[in-house]
Amino acid sequence: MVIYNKWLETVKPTIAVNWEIANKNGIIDGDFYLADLLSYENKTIKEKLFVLLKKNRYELDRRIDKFGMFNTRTASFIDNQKAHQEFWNKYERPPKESYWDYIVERRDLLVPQDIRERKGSFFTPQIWVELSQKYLTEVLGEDYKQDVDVMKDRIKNGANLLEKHVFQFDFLNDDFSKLPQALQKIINDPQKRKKLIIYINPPYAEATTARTVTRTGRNKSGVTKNYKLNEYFNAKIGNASNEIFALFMAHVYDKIPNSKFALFSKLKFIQGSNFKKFKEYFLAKFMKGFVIPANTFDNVKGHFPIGFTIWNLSVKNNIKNINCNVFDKNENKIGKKRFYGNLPKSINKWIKKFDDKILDAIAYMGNPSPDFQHNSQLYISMRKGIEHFNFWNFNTDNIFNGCVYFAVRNCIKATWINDRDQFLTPKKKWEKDINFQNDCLAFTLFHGQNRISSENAKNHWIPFTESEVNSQEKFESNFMVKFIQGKLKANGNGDLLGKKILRTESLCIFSRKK
DNA sequence: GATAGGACTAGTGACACTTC
DNA sequence: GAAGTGTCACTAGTCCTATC
Repeated sequence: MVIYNKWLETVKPTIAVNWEIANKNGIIDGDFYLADLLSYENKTIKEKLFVLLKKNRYELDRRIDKFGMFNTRTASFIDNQKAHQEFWNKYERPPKESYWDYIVERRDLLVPQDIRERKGSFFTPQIWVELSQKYLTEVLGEDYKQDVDVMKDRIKNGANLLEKHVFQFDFLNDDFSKLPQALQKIINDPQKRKKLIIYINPPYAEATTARTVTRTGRNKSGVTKNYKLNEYFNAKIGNASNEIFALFMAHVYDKIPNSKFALFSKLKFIQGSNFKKFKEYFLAKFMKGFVIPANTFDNVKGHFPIGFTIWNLSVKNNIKNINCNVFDKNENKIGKKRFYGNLPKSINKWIKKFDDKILDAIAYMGNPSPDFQHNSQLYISMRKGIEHFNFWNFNTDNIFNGCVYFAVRNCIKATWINDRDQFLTPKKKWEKDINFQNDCLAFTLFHGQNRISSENAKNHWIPFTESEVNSQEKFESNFMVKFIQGKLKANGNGDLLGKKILRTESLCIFSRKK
C-alpha cells in the first residue's frame, strides 16, 4: 500500500485518463497500478486484468466488436512515460508468481476507503463467505449448493460469465426498471421470485463518524440526505433510514417480496431502538444465522458483531428474537447467542424517573446510550461533564437507584459479542433485595468509573472516617459514613444537606471493627 | 536498551431526529 | 425553540510485552 500511495502521487497524474468518467465505468486507478505491478519489461504478464500495460500505453477491457475484430481502448502518458520510468526503476517487479493471484483478488484494497464505505466494496473474508454458503445449503437444500458449484466451475474454466451476468446498478438511487430484462422477468414472476435468493453484504454507514470526534475529519455528509431511497423509506422505517444497510434491506423487502434474503449486517436492526419502526415494516421469518467479530473484515477496527442471517420474506413474522451461532476469528464455534428484538423500555427511561433536578446533587452520573458499547462513557463525578447525554442528579433520596444503574451497567465486561446489547428497565424484585442494593453501593463506591474527588467539590462519598484512613485533615463531609452506618434517620441527624433522610437501618456493606 | 506491535481505555461532537 | 437521545465499518493515546 505504501508503494501504491507513492505511485498515486507520481505516476497517476501522468496517465491520460479522465478518472471521473473511468470511475463511473468501474475502472479505478488501482487497475492501472496492477497492470504496472504485474508486468515484466513494461508488459503486463498476468491475464484477465481490466487494464494491461503494453510498453508505452495501457490497453483497457479488450472486447470483440460486431465485425469480430478486437476492439481496444488505450491510454498513453502525457510526459512521454518519464515519471513512469523513474518510478519503476526504483522497484523490482513483478512480485513472486505465488503472490499474483492474491494481489489480483485483493484489488478491493485499492479502492479508496470512503468509496468502500458507501458503495460496499468491503471485502468479505473467504472463511465467512464459505461459512455463509454452508448455512445457505443447510437452509435451502443441496440444489442451491449445486448451482453455486456450477457457477464456480464455469468461472474457473474461463466461462465468460462476467460479461453476461454482471451489470452495474445503483441500489440506492436507480429504479428497478434499469435491471436487465431477464432479471426483471424473474422478479416480477411470483412463482420464480419464491426461488430467488438475495445474497448480499451491503455497505454499513451512517453520517456520523468518530473522525469528527477526534478532529481528523468530518461526518460523512450526504449519507443520510443524498439517496433517493432515504426519502422514500424514511416514512416507512423511521430513523433506520439513516443507515445504508437498512435501506438495502427495506429495498429488497419492498421490491422483491416473498424471496429468500441472506445478508451480512450489523445486529442493530434486531436490537437497536432506532430500528423500532423498521421492525414494524420488515416482517419475515428468521431461518438461520451466525455472528462473527467485525474486525475480521478489512479496515474494520471496531469490536462489535457482524451477523449473517437468512430470512424467508414470504412469512410475515415480527422479529422477536433470533438465535445465532457465535464464531471467533479463527472460525471456531464458541457458543450461541440470542438477540432480542421486542424489547421493553430502556434502563435510561427507568432511571430518568428518579432524576430530580431540584434537590441538591451530591454527584452527577452520565447516562450514555444504554448498551455495552457505551459503558466506557458512564461515570460519576462531582461536576457535570460536557458530553451531551443526560447528567443524572444523585441526591440523598435516589442514591440506591443510581447505584443499581451504575453497578448493573458496569458489572459485566463489554465484549465484541455483547457490544450492542441493551440495558432495560429492571423488574421489581430488586426493590426488596437489600443485599443486592448494598452490593451495588459498595461496587459504586470503589469502581474506577467513580471519579468523585474533593478537588472538584465537597466530597460526600468517602466511606471511611478520618481515623480509619489516618487522615491528617478533617473531611468536609461524613455523609457516606453515616449513611452506611444507618445514622441518618428521618427523626435523627438531619443536618446533612438539609434533606429528608430515608435510612433507618445500618447497611451491611462493610464489616467494621467495633 | 530500542523498537514494534498489540491490548486496552478514555473520550469527543456533528447529525438527525424526538420529546419537552 | 430548547433540551434530550442515539449513533459512530470511531481515533488516539498509554502501557505492556516480545523481539532484536
